[in-house]
Amino acid sequence: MSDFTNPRGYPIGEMSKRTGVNIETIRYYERINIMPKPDRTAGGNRQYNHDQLKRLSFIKTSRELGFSIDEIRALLEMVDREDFTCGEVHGLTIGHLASVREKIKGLRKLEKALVGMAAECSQGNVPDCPILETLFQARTRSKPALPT
Amino acid sequence: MSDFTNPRGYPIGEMSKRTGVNIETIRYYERINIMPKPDRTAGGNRQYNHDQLKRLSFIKTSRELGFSIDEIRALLEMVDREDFTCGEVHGLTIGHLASVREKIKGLRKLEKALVGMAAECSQGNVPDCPILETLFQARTRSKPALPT
DNA sequence: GATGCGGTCTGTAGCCACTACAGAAGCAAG
DNA sequence: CTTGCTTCTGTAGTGGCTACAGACCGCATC
Repeated sequence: MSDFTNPRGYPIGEMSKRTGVNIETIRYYERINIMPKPDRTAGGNRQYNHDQLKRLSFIKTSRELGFSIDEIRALLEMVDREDFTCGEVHGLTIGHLASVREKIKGLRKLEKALVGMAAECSQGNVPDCPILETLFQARTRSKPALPT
Repeated sequence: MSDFTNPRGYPIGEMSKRTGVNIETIRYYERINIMPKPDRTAGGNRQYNHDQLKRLSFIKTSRELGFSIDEIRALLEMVDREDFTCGEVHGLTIGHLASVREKIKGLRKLEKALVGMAAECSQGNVPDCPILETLFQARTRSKPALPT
């Protein structure tokens, strides 16, 4: 196992190990054009350089932060054209933050509803369950049974 | 527009209006066997009965509570076989609650990270952005840049 | 009974962001 | 030269829908 601290190029597996991005996913990123087509060895295997490693890290970190591929594409385009401003990037981040907060809010409501349902349940072994009764509540005339 | 309070059967559009489930989705539920094949009119249009309306409401409510189709299938199978116990249902609910709480936890971490990044950003119009710097942080030797 | 119009039909393909193969070929060590 | 791991391309599948196309149904009106 060689060292790769100062390599001419990284094979795809090394990229995967270093970034934690699945090999198939790296190729997928190339297909959808957020990773560039790398050099190839004589035999046709991909060889990445350090910039590409950094780019992949960027994508991975952004994905972990929940940015969509399209948001990442937008960020990368700004970077690539070198004509972004910090304000633009901030805006994209704040927008994403808002959507994360929305998701949290929604999940909290779910949590509450589930807790409420579970609390009413005796957990007994009789086939008579308030949870199912709640779920079966007819939502006639399009009144939602749950707060949305 | 007729009343449908006491109908022989509901056409699919009426089911959709009453439950808030998209028509295409209702047909999809039939295809994946969580809704039964309903009666048909002479001409071949679907006609649902009241039980089926209740079942669809059940599915809709459960989906809104974040249950996966497979979890719903499990619930419905218990109901259909009439051999469930309240304890089983409770267990399924608690399991789902745990996964909702996991998701909330994860999103909170994201939220914090995003807030931290955004706070360091001057929002200026210079192309020199601490957010991008954070995202570009190389994650060499598979140390994750973010807590997982 | 013809017409019109909205509802419904089937079947297929697309969405997101991957993931999972199959079957062939590259590459490095011994 | 062989062995055994890595990588290659291409295609199909995942979940949970959604979006068509192009045809047919059903009901009201004239």
